[in-house]
Amino acid sequence: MDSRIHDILRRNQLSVTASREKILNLFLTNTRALAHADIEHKAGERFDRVTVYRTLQTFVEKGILHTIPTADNSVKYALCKNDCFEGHHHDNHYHFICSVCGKTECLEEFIIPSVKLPKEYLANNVEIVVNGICGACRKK
Amino acid sequence: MDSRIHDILRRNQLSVTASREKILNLFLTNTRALAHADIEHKAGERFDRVTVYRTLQTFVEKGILHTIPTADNSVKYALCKNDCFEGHHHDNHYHFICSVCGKTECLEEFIIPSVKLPKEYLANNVEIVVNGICGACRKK
DNA sequence: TAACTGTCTGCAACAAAGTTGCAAAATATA
DNA sequence: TATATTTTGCAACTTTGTTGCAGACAGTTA
Repeated sequence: MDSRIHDILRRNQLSVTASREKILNLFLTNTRALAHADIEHKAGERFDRVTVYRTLQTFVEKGILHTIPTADNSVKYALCKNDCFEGHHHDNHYHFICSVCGKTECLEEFIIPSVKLPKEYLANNVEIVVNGICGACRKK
Repeated sequence: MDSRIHDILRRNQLSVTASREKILNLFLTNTRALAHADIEHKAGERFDRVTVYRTLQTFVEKGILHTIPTADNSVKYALCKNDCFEGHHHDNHYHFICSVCGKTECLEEFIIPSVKLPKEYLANNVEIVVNGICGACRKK
C-alpha cells in the first residue's frame, strides 16, 4: 500500500489500521469525491457501516478530508490539500458537480471570489458548488 | 389567514387546503429559512410527516419555495421571489447561515459573482452558502 | 347546495441513513 | 512481549425519508 497513507495517518496521530488504510487509499486513487455509500459498497471491500461513519468523521476532524455540500443533500468527501490541519480547513476552492455523470470534483485551480455581505455581518466560510456539465460529458 | 396565501396557491393550480395554508403561512411570517423539522415540530401545530414532505416537495416544484443546501447536510427551505415559476428557479442570490443563532437567510440584495470553470465545462447553477456571524449576534 | 370528480391527507408499513454502548480485537508504546 | 490505549464490529436503536392506499376534502358543474 502507498507509503503516503501511513505518513498521513501518523502525522495526524492516528493509529494505522486496515480500514483506515483502505478508505484513505480510495481517496488517493480516485480524483473524484466520494459519498458514504460509495465507500461502503465499494466492490471487493466490505466495511462495517459504523466504521465508515467513524473513519470519515475522524478524517474530517483531522483535516484529512473535507465535505462538499450538494443540492440533493448528500454529503460527499474529498481529500484536503496538505495545508489543512486539525480543525482548520483552508479549502478556498470551489466544487463542481456534473449533472450527467455525477462526478464531483474540487476545482483547486480557482479561488473563491469575495462575496459582499450586509454591514456588521462577518463571513467565516464560503461554500460554492457549481452544477453543470463537465468537459467529458459535453463531448459525448 | 393572509389573503396572499390563497392567491399563491391558486396561481400555482394548487387546491387550497388547511395544511398548505398553514405551512405557507409559516414561511410568510418567518423571514428565516425553515427546515423540515422546524415545520413538523412547530408549536401549536401537528402536521403529518408525510404531508409535510409532500407539501414542501410540491412547493419547490411549483417554484414557491427553493432549497438551501447547508454544510451539515440538512436542507432548508425559503420563499422564492415572485419571478420564479414552475420548474424554473431564478434565485441568483446567495445564502447566509449564522453559526451563533442558526438563522438562515437569503441575501437577495447581492448577486452571485461569476465563477471561472475549466475549458469545455458548462455551468448550470451556482450555489453559494456563506457561514458566519450575523449583525445581531455580533452586537451581543 | 347536492352530486360528481379529481386531488390531497394521514395511516401503516417499509427502507435508508445515522447513532450509541460495549466487548473483543488490534495497535502503539515501553 | 506485556500493558495501556485505541479501534472495530455487532446489536439495538433513533431519525429521516418513501410508497401504497382508502377515506376525506376541495373545486366544479348543474
